[in-house]
Amino acid sequence: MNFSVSEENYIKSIYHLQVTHDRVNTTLLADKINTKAASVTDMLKKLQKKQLVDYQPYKSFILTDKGLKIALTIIRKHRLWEFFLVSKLEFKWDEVHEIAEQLEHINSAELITRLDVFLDFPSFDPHGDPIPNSKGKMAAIERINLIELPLKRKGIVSYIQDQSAGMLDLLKHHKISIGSKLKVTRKFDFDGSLEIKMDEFPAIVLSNIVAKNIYCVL
Amino acid sequence: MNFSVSEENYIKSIYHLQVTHDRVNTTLLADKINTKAASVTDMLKKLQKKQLVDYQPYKSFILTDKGLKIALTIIRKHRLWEFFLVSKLEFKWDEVHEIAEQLEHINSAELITRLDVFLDFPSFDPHGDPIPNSKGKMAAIERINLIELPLKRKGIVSYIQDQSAGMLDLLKHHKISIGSKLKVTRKFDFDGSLEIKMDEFPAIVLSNIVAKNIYCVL
DNA sequence: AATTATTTTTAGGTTTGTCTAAGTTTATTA
DNA sequence: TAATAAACTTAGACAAACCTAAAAATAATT
Repeated sequence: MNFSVSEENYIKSIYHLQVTHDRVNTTLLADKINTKAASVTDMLKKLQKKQLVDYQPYKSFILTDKGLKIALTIIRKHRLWEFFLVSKLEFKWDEVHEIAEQLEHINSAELITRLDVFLDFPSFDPHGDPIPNSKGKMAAIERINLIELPLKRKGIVSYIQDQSAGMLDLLKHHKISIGSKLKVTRKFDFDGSLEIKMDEFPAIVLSNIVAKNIYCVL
Repeated sequence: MNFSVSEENYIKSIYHLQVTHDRVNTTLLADKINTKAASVTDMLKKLQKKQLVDYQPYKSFILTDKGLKIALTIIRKHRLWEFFLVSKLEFKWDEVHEIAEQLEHINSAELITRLDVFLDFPSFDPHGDPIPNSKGKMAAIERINLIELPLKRKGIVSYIQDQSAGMLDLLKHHKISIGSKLKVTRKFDFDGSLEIKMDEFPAIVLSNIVAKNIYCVL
């Protein structure tokens, strides 16, 4: 079965919502994909008919197993392409999302199989998100919030939760990016801010809200 | 300006027709893209309004300079992606067209610039067609029909005109592909067939119609 | 030149995916 | 629990891209 770009975007968005929220409803999805509730209803009926989503009018909804499988292949494509763009074409990790949004809809299983081989079966994309394998399985990862990183313990930045322009700008200014090695040198209880130290750079202070959006692996 | 996939396919097809035919008309184009004359008319009006095509009802039509420029960027994308698929992902040259048909519509100038660098600025795609550079210029190439290749002169297969399944099947059987080195060992006037010899293979005879579809560089 | 055939356009309809406005259903709160 | 608010669906419209059938224009033939 083949799906339109619209259908694929809905499926993908439902997936992203249902793993972060415990109930996905019409307005939530409408907001996520910048459309109107009425359009969501239209599409839900269509996806329901194709048995991709469990949906009853006025109730929250969820992907079926079939829908889930498709969501994971789309996410696999998106993240493999992101890895390609960064590792081969030398894009920065925060420049690739838009392009990958287009590439994820290219329809060819063989292409993705070969791309995976070419990239040597990467497990994580440049944002630190796990790449589903050809069966839809993703590597688990122990990520710890910067707030919880013990003092003086070295961590490697592996994920940024809030990827808004403002946050990325701030990180850029501090020369923090995915892969940065750092340790927390002080914690200020008063406002929850942290002082961190990266090799070759002077120590800097991050506000609590910024620190909360940074995740590390040990 | 951005164009829909449909618009781009029309522009590209008009280009391919106008370089091989001296007048492009509605039915010719309709045949080429497997649609109906009425649909072509609809699209011509649309492209006319956007000043991409010179068109008057009941007359043949042609791309404007603006339309030509766009055609060349699409063809550039198509051929660069084909080169990528063959040189990096190890597809065969006759397996990449469909995928490139999709990839050519990915919209990102930066992506193509970087892809070009990554591939080291290739001049020809795996089918032997020249890749337009970022300004739309293509390398000229002296290609000689196999029929005209002098006896015992070594040629390198660089282009197959008829890329139908039947032709490709025949070439595969004879182990002939783009890049094959061969020489003509005999010409039979009676039916125009040729005997050719490739290193490590016994001599084979190609019918006139097959030979006419094979082009070589010296 | 008149007729016939071909090509092209117009008219009107379909599908996909979107929208606004209005009506229903569900949830909240006084 | 009755009234109000929020969420959701339905109804009806619109644009893009396609279609078929019929009309109009052009080309080919007798």
